[in-house]
Amino acid sequence: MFNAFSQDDERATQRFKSGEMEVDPGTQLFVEGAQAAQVYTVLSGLGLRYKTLPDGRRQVVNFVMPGDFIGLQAGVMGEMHHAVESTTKMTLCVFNRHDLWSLFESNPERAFDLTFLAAVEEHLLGEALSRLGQHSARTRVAWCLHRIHARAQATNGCAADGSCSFPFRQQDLADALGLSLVHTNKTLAALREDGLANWAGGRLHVPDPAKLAEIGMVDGGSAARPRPLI
Amino acid sequence: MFNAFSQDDERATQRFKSGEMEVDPGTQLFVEGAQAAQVYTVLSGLGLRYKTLPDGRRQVVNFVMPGDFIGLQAGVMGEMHHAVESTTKMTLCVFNRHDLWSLFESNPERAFDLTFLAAVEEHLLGEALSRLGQHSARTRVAWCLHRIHARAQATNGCAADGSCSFPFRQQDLADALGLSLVHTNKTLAALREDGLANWAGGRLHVPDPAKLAEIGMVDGGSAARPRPLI
DNA sequence: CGTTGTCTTGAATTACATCAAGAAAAGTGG
DNA sequence: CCACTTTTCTTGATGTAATTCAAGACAACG
Repeated sequence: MFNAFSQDDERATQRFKSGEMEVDPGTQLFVEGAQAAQVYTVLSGLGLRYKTLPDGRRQVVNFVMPGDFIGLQAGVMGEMHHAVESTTKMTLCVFNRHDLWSLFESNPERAFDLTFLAAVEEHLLGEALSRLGQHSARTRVAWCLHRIHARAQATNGCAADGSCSFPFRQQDLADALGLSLVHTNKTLAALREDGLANWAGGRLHVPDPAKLAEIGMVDGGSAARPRPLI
Repeated sequence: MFNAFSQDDERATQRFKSGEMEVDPGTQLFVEGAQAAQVYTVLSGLGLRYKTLPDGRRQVVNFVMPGDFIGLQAGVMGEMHHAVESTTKMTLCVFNRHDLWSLFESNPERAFDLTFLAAVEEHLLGEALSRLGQHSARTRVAWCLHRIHARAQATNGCAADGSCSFPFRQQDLADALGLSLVHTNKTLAALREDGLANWAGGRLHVPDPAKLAEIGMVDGGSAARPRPLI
């Protein structure tokens, strides 16, 4: 699902890259409101992007997956407006925030890709906003599980039986969808009962993705589209 | 509230600019899912960015104000994932989508600014997502009105009495906040009753912005920060 | 002066949150 | 390997914020 990577791209990225990093589960990669000297591309592992609200509640903005570029806000604005935390062990490609600017000067193609990724992110957030604003719990949960599954499939993250890894807690999903834990749990139970999606033990089974897409009101246009890799 | 505009910036933008355009209220500037040959910077007037859902509902993603750059998705991805419509008469600075790429090649500073704007947009959407996901109707409405007012103030859009223009319908606000029209109306009435915000006849009065910010749980960090102008 | 769009208000309904408590898992230390 | 604690998941009962339904009041407009 990623754009082809030419030799030039490869060389430019290598020059820009400052190293690799492996982090344990539960590591804070970015702290809300803090400066950050590095930005990353996720090579493997999963994580969460979230905002903490003044009253202590939490909004999960997105699930972080391999191929995602994280820290763009820190990169261009200097400061992050959401936190990023690893859920599993993660491998990251490390870049220096400072070098971002030289990337724009020396490699317009890669700079364009970065902007492209920002636009993709904006699109995903707009989609999420629509869900929270307009849809019922059942639709929201179905939509989110479908999205996770589709993304995993696009990156070969699915096992032979069509199941994929999704090692989060129900609380994380609840915080992503703006639902209470209890109601999320009951909705998941209902979807399982209906044979639409079975999420247990950190793995997500979707017997019939098309049927789940229908419940989740996923429009055809929002398929996981190819994107550049930085 | 905009970054200083050097002579070089000015020249580069002028070269990139393809013209100016004035549109009547109710004009569709971008159609959801369609290609677009032009992108714009708003010089004056107000509009709406929204997504239409398969079942006909509508999510207003943002209110479009002077200084906003619209069409970035079309610019880099080729296709818009939300619609943009003018609410008042608008004046727009027109750019050709095709020239965007040459901007990246020839003027990295402006390209960086574009990415900066994309990051700002992402930040705003994340904020909106948190509101829809975690807060009550009263808080949401207060937050939105506060944001509108703060933005107007930052761009000298406020009259001497501290009121600003906000020529939208209650339905638009309802669709932005994921609330029903009826409940939005009742919440507005309550805020008016409490002397926190008075929105009528297309104008918004906020006697005490600090008090409204408190109700809207606006954290200090999210003040309207300076941004580049393209 | 009817027609249409927006705003306003009251009453009935419901989807969801909150409260409460038990059942599995999953760590932790002896 | 087994008690013990802690975390996560599950289920039922109760409460409420917000939706939906319905209808009237304005205002703008041709």
